[in-house]
Amino acid sequence: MLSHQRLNMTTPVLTLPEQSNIDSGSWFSRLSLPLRNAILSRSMVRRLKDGAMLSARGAPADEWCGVAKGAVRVSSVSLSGKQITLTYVEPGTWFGDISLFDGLPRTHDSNAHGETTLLVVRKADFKELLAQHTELYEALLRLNCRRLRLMFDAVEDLNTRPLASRLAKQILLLARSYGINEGEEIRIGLQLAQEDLAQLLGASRQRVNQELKGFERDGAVRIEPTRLVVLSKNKLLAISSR
Amino acid sequence: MLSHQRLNMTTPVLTLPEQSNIDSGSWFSRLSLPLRNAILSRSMVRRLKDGAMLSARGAPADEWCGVAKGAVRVSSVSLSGKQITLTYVEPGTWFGDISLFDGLPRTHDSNAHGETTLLVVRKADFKELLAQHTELYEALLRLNCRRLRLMFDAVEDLNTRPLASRLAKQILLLARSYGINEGEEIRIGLQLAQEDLAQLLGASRQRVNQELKGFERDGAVRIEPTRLVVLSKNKLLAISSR
DNA sequence: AGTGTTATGTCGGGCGCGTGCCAGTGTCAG
DNA sequence: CTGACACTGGCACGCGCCCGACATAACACT
Repeated sequence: MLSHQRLNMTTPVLTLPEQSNIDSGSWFSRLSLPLRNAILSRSMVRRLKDGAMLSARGAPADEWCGVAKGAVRVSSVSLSGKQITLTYVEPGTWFGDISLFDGLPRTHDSNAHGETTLLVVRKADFKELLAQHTELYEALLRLNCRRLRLMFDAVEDLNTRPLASRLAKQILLLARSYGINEGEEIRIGLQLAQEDLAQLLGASRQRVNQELKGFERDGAVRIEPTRLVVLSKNKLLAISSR
Repeated sequence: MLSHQRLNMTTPVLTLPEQSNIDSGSWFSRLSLPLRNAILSRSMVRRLKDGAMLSARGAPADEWCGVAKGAVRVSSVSLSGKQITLTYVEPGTWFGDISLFDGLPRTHDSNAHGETTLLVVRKADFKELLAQHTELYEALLRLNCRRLRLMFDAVEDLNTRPLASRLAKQILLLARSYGINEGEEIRIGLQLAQEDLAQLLGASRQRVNQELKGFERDGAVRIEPTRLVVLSKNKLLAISSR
């Protein structure tokens, strides 16, 4: 085990842009310097190919991860076989702590989406970090409060909003997290087929396509294969609040 | 502050069954004795009439509450005016800590459901408890992990399960939380009209009624005004897993 | 060029669920 | 007793969304 860990310590380090993604994460960057260093010193780098499975729902959990590059799709398949995606974890954000903390099995499947690189902290190290840094408790609590608020929102939206509204809102979120400015336009820097979008919304691909075409007619977005370009945030905002 | 606190100490205390509800809560009962006492010594008793509003979504938060008797309905109204209920907080469980902790506004409206009595801890005291008991951080983290898992489940169910399945599952949950054994039967000890059930599921009252009648024909439940009696957990289980 | 793969675009049928409406029943106050 | 009220029961209609099927375009591999 130790040799394994030492091996990891000597894994190739993060590239500069990867390091910058980690450092500027909205949660991570608010930690104290000592804690940040403690986390980094216990984490190893792992690089994954597109689609590589990280862990499966129901599996025991042994790792806490931060995304340095790429994205991680967090999803699950229902008994009926339908795939639904909870979220795409963007660079700079950490995940996997829930199972690690409460000791219960993983809640979701997780896969690399595109070439992605992770910082990985093993369970024992995670526990030690907690033991040595009370600050981490507070920070994780804060993180979970955010997640809970997001989930509250998601449930309410599912219960009350029509698909068009939820889709517009989701696109705005994606633009915020992955948006790349190109003049007036904002390209979503995450390759998502309409099928992927549908799973993120719990809807069918056909329906999503139909709404997207509607948005395009309104001049709110432009559709390119596996890409989406936001033309007007305001129009999307208007749609999302209906 | 101190005088205020002293005042609270002299508020009429909990009745014996109320005290027992608090003591046997699955979360609270796992805390260390010193922490439990610290919480109790800083909490005041508040008794509410049926329907009394505790706080509204968007309002600043100043209190952490534990239910000693009755129940608290946690709900929200969408822009379209539709009411949806997140949950009924049962005796022995604590809520309201999210807003208290992250300083953001309340996520939901909360109302007393039936005559209910609460233990209330004010924000300043809550913060002091946190500062003095690292254990509380860990406990709250554990609590939020549970909530998150519940929310994950709720989202997945909303996305994949038909109404009948979700309704059966919800009834089983209610039976677990509020069930009163009466021979073979289990009466749900929480007065819920079908309208209330519908809001809990994000469905219409008529649909819920329709499914309930179906359950009754199957011999899974018996319907009484504002009450529900579970006749066969197994039949409900079977329905819920479809 | 030929073929398979992946993604988008569209149509028609059908079901689940919401909405509006009205009727029946039990309960409580006056 | 009587009316008001809250809750349940049931029906007709329509919309939103799913599903299956098929067509087309872009691209990769050989």
